[in-house]
Amino acid sequence: MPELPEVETIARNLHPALAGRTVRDARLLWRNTLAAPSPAIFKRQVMGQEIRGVERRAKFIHIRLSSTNLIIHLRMSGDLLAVIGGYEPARHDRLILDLSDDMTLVFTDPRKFGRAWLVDDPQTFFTRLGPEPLSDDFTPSVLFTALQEHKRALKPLLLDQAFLAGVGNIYADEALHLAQLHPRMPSNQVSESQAAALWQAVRETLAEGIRRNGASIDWVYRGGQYQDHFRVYQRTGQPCPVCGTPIQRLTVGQRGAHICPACQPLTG
DNA sequence: AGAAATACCCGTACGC
DNA sequence: TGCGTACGGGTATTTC
Repeated sequence: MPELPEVETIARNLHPALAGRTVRDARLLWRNTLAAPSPAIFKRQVMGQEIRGVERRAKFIHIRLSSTNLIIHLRMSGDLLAVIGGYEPARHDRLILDLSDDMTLVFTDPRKFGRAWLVDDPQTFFTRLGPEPLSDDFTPSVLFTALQEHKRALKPLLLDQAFLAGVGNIYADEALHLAQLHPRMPSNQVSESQAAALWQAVRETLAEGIRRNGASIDWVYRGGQYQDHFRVYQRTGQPCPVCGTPIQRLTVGQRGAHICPACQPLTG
């Protein structure tokens, strides 16, 4: 599932494979994948462009071309493949870029949730996003202040990309358990020390996800191992790794949430 | 205005 | 066995 750790890993791995190559052809195989211009405009705008670099912002993969920017969001089931030496399109392929020196970049996505954009100005595209949780300017006091400015339940707020960029459902559950906070706790009731614990937990959880090359759920597997180390996510009924109490599944903000009822009581 | 609900997708796992 | 249905992921859009 494409939360920040997998996107981080994919962008990191793609950069050396793609940087310096030129786009020879662009095939859009499912119209809705491209959220911005028409397929014809898209093809015209990327043909002949050189890939200058592959970067990440929030959960978006940013492919910097010589005079435009291809931005890709994998959503849940999307994947990016860099294939050497000829490629035959497969069932779920959505976008294929034929590159120089026999390299093919494939955006494949069984559930058709993934999206791609072609934008002139990545800064403008990314303006609505909140801070990067792993950056130096995201501090405990920044988080505490931001939490005070809302009175939403903690978990939907963590998932709001305008509040904090890059945390998805798995990492929200894992971080809240690590910080011993209830997903329904109103954000403005979080104390300064609890905010510091949450800050630490979000960063630790994402760092572990990156270290383990991301998490996979359902049948979608991209090589990551973090799914073997979940504390609460999709572990309903299994013992809490801290205290042994059975993990419970709740619905918070229309989403599944997994908690230890002993470690994460809802107080006040 | 801010927050909550809904729409978008489909492979899988269930119940009957 | 086959059919119908619920589920889940993240975000843009709509509604409250």
